[in-house]
Amino acid sequence: MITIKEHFNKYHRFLSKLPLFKGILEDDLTNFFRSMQVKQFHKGEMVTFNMDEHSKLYIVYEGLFKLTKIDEKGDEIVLSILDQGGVVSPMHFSPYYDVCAEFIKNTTMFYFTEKAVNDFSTKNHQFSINTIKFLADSVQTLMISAEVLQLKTAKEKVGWYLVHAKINNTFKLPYSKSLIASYLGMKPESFSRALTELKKDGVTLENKKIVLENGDELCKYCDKVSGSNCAFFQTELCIHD
Amino acid sequence: MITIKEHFNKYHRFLSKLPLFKGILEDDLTNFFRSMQVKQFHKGEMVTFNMDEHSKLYIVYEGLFKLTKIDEKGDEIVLSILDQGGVVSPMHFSPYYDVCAEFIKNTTMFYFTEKAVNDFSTKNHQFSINTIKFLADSVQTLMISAEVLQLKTAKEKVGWYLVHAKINNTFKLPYSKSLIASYLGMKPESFSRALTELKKDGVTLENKKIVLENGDELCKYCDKVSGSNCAFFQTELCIHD
DNA sequence: AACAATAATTGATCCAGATCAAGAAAAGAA
DNA sequence: TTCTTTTCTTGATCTGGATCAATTATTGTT
Repeated sequence: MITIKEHFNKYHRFLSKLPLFKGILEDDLTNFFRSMQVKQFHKGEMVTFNMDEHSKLYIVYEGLFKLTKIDEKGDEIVLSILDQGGVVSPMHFSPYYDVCAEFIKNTTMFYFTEKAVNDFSTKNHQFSINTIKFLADSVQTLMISAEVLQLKTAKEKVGWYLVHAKINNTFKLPYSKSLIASYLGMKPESFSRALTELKKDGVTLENKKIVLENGDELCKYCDKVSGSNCAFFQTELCIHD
Repeated sequence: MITIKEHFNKYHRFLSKLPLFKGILEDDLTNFFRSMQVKQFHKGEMVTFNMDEHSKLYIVYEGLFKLTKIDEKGDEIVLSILDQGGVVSPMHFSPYYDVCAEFIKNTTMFYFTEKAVNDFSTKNHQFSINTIKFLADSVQTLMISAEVLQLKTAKEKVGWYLVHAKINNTFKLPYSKSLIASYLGMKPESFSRALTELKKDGVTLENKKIVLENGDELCKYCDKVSGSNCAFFQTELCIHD
């Protein structure tokens, strides 16, 4: 039997490793984490993050879901895919803005109320800095997404995603193909066809593992920001100068 | 002859009215504004906001330009259109991320160095709050853009932009049609054709002024966030409940 | 007022990716 | 294992907006 305290310690260790809480004193964190609440969501569930009820800051402890916008026709765009460590902060949005969370796996989230977050921010400047960093990263990610979604062809989109996965997830596709396709703003059929195109260039998927003939086949799809995490960044093997 | 001091006072008055500096004591602002620097850009100029030189916070005093990303093929996406009061903060981005600023009019910008901004943020919590608000608004705007650009048809995009202009700019198109077209991710030809479609529904443009037959022709294109600034928001005349 | 230069419109054609449909493969469940 | 359900692939067809090309408006300049 695991006690509540043991649970709390486990959660605490998990949270304190997140970028949002980096560089903050143990004691300050412990205090803030006391206000933490837990919520479970089930696979298949769809929740609207509107302001009335969700003016909070959410952190994913485990699970998987996508943040989407759905229009009248039923078409959807995927704003982001969130799993362990992911952060959503509806508290920062307009009271009239809402997004839809579609849960792909059973998901456990921690949340803090707007008041608790703002109070902590007032008392702890490092937390304000981390919040600014988190939001700035979101801005940058959204700008890069806009670029990828609007400017790239189907093949380039998939190539871009694969090189991403190669660099950050060690050659493994983290999600199902259809989920990635929807994230890239394309249909599963087009994703599949793009993969056959890439196969001709020496890029194969073997059970979600990316297999390359020479090793540099995906480099041309790499953007500099995610590229900066690559082992070969700015060496003679890298396309980025 | 206008003295430097008079200039500074004029600039100071302008800056202190911006949301970014709301709720901050006069004295604190005066002190921070001392570190302000001014830079002019010319119509037609193109500048890459890369980190090496532009790790700063920029504020538009007057002029007009667009922030874009351009790919190898020469295709571009417009990330945002900036005029008086607009803020760009390359200092918050990754050192490997760069955007291109294309100046449409001669433009005067103020800027603060990353260090000055961070120091001010440390000393003044309200400025941190305002920075968080600014970035959160950027996130939300980008999410709404993503939705509009990916989900809407050409006609809907133009309708959405017009209803925007109707609510915020009192029935006036703020920029040229081609600029708006590129912001909406479409070609001027498609923009023009979308306008002819809208004309059939009673929406006419007379020298950049939006003229409506009944008055509610654009309501169906309205999103709730910009809709909340409409005079009829949540009355029986509004589609939003 | 006359003349660029730039912006906007209109028509004809094209194409990448969506849609529709059917089957194959993989993942879960019993 | 077998059966069911979901995911993925492949082929045929369709379509909205892009592209190309030619005028026509508008704006700014001398």
